[in-house]
Order: sequence, then structure tokens, then C-alpha cells
Amino acid sequence: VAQDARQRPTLNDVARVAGVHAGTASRALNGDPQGGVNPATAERVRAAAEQLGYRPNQVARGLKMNRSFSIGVIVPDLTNPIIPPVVRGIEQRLGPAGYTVLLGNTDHEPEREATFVDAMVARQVDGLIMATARSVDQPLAERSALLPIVLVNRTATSVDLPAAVPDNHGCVELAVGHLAGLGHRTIAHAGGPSGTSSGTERLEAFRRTCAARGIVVDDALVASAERYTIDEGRRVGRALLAGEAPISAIVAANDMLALGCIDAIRERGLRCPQDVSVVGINDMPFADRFDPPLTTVRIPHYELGVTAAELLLERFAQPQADSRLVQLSPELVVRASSGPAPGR
Amino acid sequence: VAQDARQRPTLNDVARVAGVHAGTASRALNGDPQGGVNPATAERVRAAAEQLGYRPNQVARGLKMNRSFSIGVIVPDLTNPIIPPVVRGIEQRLGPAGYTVLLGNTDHEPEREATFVDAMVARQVDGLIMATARSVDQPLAERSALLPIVLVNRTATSVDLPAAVPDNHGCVELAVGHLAGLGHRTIAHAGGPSGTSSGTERLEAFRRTCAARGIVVDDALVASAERYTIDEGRRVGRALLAGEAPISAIVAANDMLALGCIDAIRERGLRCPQDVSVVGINDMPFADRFDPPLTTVRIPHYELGVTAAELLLERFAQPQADSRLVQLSPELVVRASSGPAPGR
DNA sequence: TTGAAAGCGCTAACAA
DNA sequence: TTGTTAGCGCTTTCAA
Repeated sequence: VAQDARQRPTLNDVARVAGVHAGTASRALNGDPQGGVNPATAERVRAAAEQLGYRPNQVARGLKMNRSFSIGVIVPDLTNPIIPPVVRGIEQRLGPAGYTVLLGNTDHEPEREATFVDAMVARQVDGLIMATARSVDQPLAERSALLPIVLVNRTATSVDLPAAVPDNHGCVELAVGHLAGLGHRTIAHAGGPSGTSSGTERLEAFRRTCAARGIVVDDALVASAERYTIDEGRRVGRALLAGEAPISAIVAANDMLALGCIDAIRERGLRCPQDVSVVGINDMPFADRFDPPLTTVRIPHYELGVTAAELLLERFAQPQADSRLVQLSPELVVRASSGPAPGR
Repeated sequence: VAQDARQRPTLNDVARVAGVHAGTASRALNGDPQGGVNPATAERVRAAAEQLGYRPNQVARGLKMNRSFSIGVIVPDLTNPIIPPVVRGIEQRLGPAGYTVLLGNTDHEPEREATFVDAMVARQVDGLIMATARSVDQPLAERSALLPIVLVNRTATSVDLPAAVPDNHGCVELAVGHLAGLGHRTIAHAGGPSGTSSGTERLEAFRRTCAARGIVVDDALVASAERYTIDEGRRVGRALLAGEAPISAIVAANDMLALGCIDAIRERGLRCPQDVSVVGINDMPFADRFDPPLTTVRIPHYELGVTAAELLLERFAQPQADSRLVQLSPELVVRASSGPAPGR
């Protein structure tokens, strides 16, 4: 693989033009915390740098300082619309702090994930933010010995890492509360993958919340998807609707599953929300333009990203501090996929 | 900013364990093209590397080889749903070739763009793929003197760079052809930003295509948005609908604008598609779930990314070759936002 | 076939 | 205050 050999000015070039030594130039440009640099000299160096269009080689810098000023972000699926806001939040917080973000997309494949982590570690990223955690994630434990890792959106129970996640219990409470307020008494749950913290926590929250409100949840009213896709939502929705007891509402573990449930409802010749209400979780982009506009629980994805970035920065500052778990509050967004229980 | 000081094994460690010199270890691990390495020695080195869990430090490697094995991708807006597929395509093609992608999100701000390019150049990226080109893009010309740059999705006229773009003329032809076939004779165009190649090319294609079919396009039938947003689509849609001549169809320069146009149509108490048909361009994710499901022209975004990556690889191999412009073919996707012209 | 040595561009002691 | 020197981890001549 040949390469353009365009030469960019080095610190040495700057030093030569300014008539000083490279070490001095380095100090002048970086504002050495120790001894000072003669203001006149510093000015001369800055002028030379300016004139040559000097940009420090961060690679060399990183090699020397054992830092790369970049951090890796690993996501399960960039085309999942809730992910970009997270990435943006991370970037927005880390950019001003001097870091560039490297992005890796795993397509949900643990193997690709491993490849990316390797590639990033090889590039000496200063830290990793991962949105791909599985509940039991052994490799994660080993990796966290290699470099600081922060989790976002999901957590892992197998290892204690800082994490920024939604308040899953709060999400479900909001959804169930909304439906209960509308008179629904037979509420089903289209659960998320059992291997994810969101899946298991939301399911557990569903049971607890219903119990607290005196709503019975028998086993036929709960089914879990294997992935957060519309197709899986449709499959789970069909299963729920096929049960003995007629259900009047479904709380889906996320918006994609909710969309699939709506498909399943229509397949049976029922209407949403007149016959069956559906509430999702996420408030994904365009949720307001679907047919029907989706009632859902908004999760602040951008803030999730910002918070994860902050947790990583905290880690850098205090590597030994305890892992913090930050739970962000959700918000109910009522649209048209939910309505009064039939017969009310 | 303190830092964990976890030590990872170096090539020297591997060499020591294998009982050879670092240079030899390097040759063994990389399969030196020149002289060979004793197979037994090579095996010993590989075993040592394996045992220590050695991962080459790409930073040091890059410093020496003057390459970083990473390429930068700069996008205008990650939350625009057509962008992730492009990024994924790039990544999918470049990953196996040994490159990691660094992602930068500019939020459409030229200033942030400049910051990112600087950051990436400083990190010695081997090349840049930019989805942010403006038609007249002076900074781009200067930057392309610094490192190989490939454009994706949009082109710039002010500088001759390899680019992977949709066939904009084909897109419009498909849209207009579809509407003409449905009997529409008064077709308006909700154009894209005049500063983008997609905006100007699609507008020009609209005029040409209509002319070729004997459809008159007076000035009241064309209006341009300033950004590709739903809001701008609504604004432009209102302007179009407020004209003297009643229009029966709108070709929008992209799906977001199409969505805004549909809003504008409804605001006036009209129905889509019964009163006014709308055709978008892109076939963005979830276009099939909008209300009404959107008729649109599909652009292969993933392939756009793959192609851009390939163009960059070509550049690496032959830095002096002429800039290639690759235009990818669109495809009409008929859904429910278009129908027969009223009165037919 | 392997070892020795130089050096990529930078920073950080240490001297002067 | 500035110059000198060493070295981050790696590849790559050049000798042996």
C-alpha cells in the first residue's frame, strides 16, 4: 500500500526557524508548567509555528506520553436510531476536553467486538465507552484490567464498571401508570432480550409495578424478544395476543418491539389503540410520525452519552475511585397508540 | 489528567522471551517480504507473542512507518438516518483492510469541521472521507494538499476529488417519471439547499426531466429549502401550495423535505395522496412506517460508503491517478404517498 | 538468517 | 531560561 509522502513541518522545523532547540519549542508551545520560557522566545516560536502551519504530531506525542488523546466508543449497531444521539453526547463532552472519538460498530457480534477492542487498545486509546454490554460479559472483566472502561445504556452484572444508564424501573412505572390510569387491568409485557440489563430490569420492574398496583401478571402475559427488532416485536406480539385472556394493553421494552406489536395487533384485525393500547420505551426519532404516533417513555440518550463521557473523565482523574452508576430519569410522552381501556 | 499506568507487553518483551532480537521478532511477526526468517525462530516468536498476549502498539508502528492505519470520516450529522449506513459501509470495507475509522460529527458547522480535520491530521490519519462537502468549498482544496481525501454523498465543484455519490439525475427522473405515469401534469419541486451538490443537481435534473417530457415548470413551481429538515420542508411546501396554479404533486429533494411537505398539505386541509402526491428521495429508514408510507427513490447508502472506501484505497495505491467520480444507481420505491392525479 | 543501530517526532529529566 | 540527551515501541537499513 503506497502512500502520499507529503511532508508536514515538525517541531524541529519550527525550532530551526525560531532559532531555538526543539525542547525549547516544545515548552513554548505547551506552556511548560515547570520553569517558564522567555516570553520573547515563546512568541518567536509561536510565530514560526504559525508561519509553517505547524500541527503537532499527536501520534509521536502519544507515544512519548503514553496517551493517545483518543477514546474508543463501541456500539452494537449504528443504524439503531437511539445510538447516534448517544455518540453525539459523548463527542460533545469529550471534544472540548481534547479527545477524539474512534467509533466501532459491532453489528451485535461479540467477535467483531473483540476485534475492535483489540484495534483500539493497539491504538492506545486512553479509554473505552461501550454500549454493547451483555449482562454476563466475561471478556469485559479482562479488558477492564487493560484500560479504563465505562458502560453506557446497558450495564453488566459480571463486572463492576462505571455506567450511565436509564432508570429502567422508572420507565416501566411510567408506562404502567399511564395505562392503569386509562383503566387498563390486563396488561402484557413484550420484554427485551434476557441477556441485556434493559431486558431483565424492565421485565422485573414490570412485575413489581403491576404487583404494587394490584394488577395480576400471569405467565401468559409476559414474553421476551431475542433482539430489539420490529420482527421480534411482531413475533412476541402474536404470542401475547394468542393467549386465552384478552389483553387490552402492551408495554413493550422498547419502541422497535412496540412497532412490531402494533403490526401483530393489526394482523388479528384489531385496532390500536381502540382495541389494544401499546406503549414503547425510548422515544426514538420519528416516533411521532409513525402510524399511529407512538406513546412512549422518553430516555435522554444524548445526556446518556454526555454522562458516560463524564464518568470516563472522572476515571482518568481518579483511577482508583469506586465505580459510579448514574441512572437518568425518563419522561412519559403520550401520543396516539394508547387510549382508554375498551368498555370504559 | 492522571492515567492508569497498566503495562502491556512490548515487542522487546516478546523478543526476550523468544530469545531473539527485537528486529528479528518484528520480521517474524510481520512476515518480512525481503529475506525470510527461520521458520523455527518465527514459530518461537509467535508462541512468545501468544503467551504474553502481545498486541503491537500501532501508535509506535505508525510513527515509524509514517502511517496510522486509521482513516477519518467526517459527517455533517450523525443523527440524520441516512448517515449511519454510509459509515457502516465505509467501516465494513476498511476494517478488513486493516484500518480503523475515526468519526467526527460537525453538526453542519464549518468551524467544527475545521477542528476535526485538524485533529485528524494531527493524529496522522492516512486519509479522510468527507460527507460534508459544500459546492464551493475552499478549505477543502487546501486540505487535499495535506492528505488523500475522498468525498461521499456530495461533491464539490471547487476541487477535483474522488467521490461516491448517487446519480442525482436518475433519482429525479425516476420520481418525475412515476408521477407523469400517474397522470400528473403540474408537478412542483421542493428543492434542497443550493449550497449542496444534491440540491443543485436535483433541481437542474427536475427542470431538464420535465422539459424533456413537455411538462411546464414555471418559477412558482420550484422552491428551495435551506436545510434538509422537516421544518424547512414544511416551509417550502407551504410556499408551493400557496401559489396560483393548483399543484397535484411534489417531488421533494429528500425524504425529510417530503415529510414537511406532507405536513403542509394537511395544514391546508388537503389529503396526501388523494389531492397532492409526494415523492421523496433516499428511502430513509422507517419511510415505510410513516403516515402515509412514503413513495420515494431509494439511494444505496451503504454501497455509497463501501464505494467511497474503495476510492480511498485506490488513492493509496495510486496517489497520482485521476479522480474518479462514481455515481450509484437509484431505485423507485412506490408506497402510499403517491397516487393518480385528481380527476383521472 | 540474525543482530546492531538508527531514527520516526515528540517530551522530560538533567545540565549548563 | 535554554540546550542536551535519552527514550517512548516500532521498523528497517546495514553488517555480520
